[in-house]
Amino acid sequence: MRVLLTEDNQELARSIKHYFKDNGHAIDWVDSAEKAATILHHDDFDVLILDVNLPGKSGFELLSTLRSNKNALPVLILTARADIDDRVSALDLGADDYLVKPFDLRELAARCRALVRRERGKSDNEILCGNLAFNSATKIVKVDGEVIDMRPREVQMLELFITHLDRMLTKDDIANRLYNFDEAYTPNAIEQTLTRLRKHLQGSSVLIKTVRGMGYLAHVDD
Amino acid sequence: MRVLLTEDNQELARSIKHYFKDNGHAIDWVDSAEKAATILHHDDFDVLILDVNLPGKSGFELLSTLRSNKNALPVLILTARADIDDRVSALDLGADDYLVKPFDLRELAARCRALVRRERGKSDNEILCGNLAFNSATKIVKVDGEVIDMRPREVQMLELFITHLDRMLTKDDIANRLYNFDEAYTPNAIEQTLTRLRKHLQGSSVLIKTVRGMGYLAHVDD
DNA sequence: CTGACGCTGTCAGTTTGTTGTCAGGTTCAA
DNA sequence: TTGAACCTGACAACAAACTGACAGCGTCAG
Repeated sequence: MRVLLTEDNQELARSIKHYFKDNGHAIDWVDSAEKAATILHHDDFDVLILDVNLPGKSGFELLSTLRSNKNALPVLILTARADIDDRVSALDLGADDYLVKPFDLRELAARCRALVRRERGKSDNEILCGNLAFNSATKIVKVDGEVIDMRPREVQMLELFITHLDRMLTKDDIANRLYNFDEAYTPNAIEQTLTRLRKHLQGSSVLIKTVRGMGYLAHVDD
Repeated sequence: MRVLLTEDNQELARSIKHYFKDNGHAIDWVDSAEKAATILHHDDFDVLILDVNLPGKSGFELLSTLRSNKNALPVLILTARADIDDRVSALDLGADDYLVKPFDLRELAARCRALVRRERGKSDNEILCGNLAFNSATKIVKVDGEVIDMRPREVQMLELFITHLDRMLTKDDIANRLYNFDEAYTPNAIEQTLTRLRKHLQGSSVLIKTVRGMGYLAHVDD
């Protein structure tokens, strides 16, 4: 795990640094948002631990710059206040986690590990179909980077199609994946879900074709 | 992903079931090897999660029965012991993966996904006739790699011809294959379907010749 | 507990697509 | 040349699929 710590309190910074090093992680420390921004430019980290109250630019400012540059680096915010306001703005700005001082070093490390794990899972689980991205872990669907809001049923169906591109799926195939055998359904339920799914897929490069009398077939069409 | 879970520990089973459902998979649960065997007879699953210690027949017994019946269903074994012996026997009996309790649900799901992904690469029931490829599982027809869009009737007829290359087929042979005996048809229906099929086969190396007064004959002509 | 809301399946009416029939043309063998 | 067998364009019937409206159910906040 490679960590960048941005913290102006020397004492706190030193103990965090020690703790992470002792636990076999690589940790670099800077004491301002500006320095952090510079280092992030030419180095890759797994996670950024970011204090809010910094001399000069605040942690929030750095975070919002990162996110507007589409930088998806996991960020864990440290703050002295347990303010709801702070928490909300942190998460709104795209922080991945949040810790209030004082905290236990073990907890900080655990949360970092969780973020890294989550992040790794993400990249593993992202399936790309033209301009559509589907994350099988988070179930988030994006078209041209825009999140598409879908119902669970629609997502299930989309996942099935995406993992079976260019393969015929009969209604029965679909039903078997969407329903357990103790659940009743009519063919129409599938059609209805499909209608809703197709509506959401307008503008994406995933196309679900009907093969009348046989089933459905999804393919990517750039 | 369609999963069959065989696990006699109710609590564990319930949490696995929930986790998979929440993640958009269809999961069915049975609590004995016998029940699992029955269900596997008339239903298709993508993966079987199988506990070793079960009341009655053990998971190992079920696994070995499956494999001796040439059932290639991906199987993931769950066991309480980290014994080398257990591990070896599981893999020897044809398990595809192995997980020691207690485990993280996310890991279980990830391993199942991996198994399913691996399995999908395999299935290849493709029949090649010159530049024409027919997949008997998906019923997809390709000529020079291009998918040819056909109606079910035409596909049925093509399949019949392809599996009887260079063999005479009378109209009756064809009719018997395309229609159930309670369905009426006129010879002309077959001719019509044949016309449509031939249109689709233009450019392919499969040729259906008419043998006047007798029937039809398909052959590959490169 | 209650009301509001959101998800998802059902219903019903409409649209769309497939496939057999018909009718007229073409081919072929005697 | 003739007639039977075959081919094929047009059409219609029927079934499959689509979709808007609605209702049941579960969930959540107050």
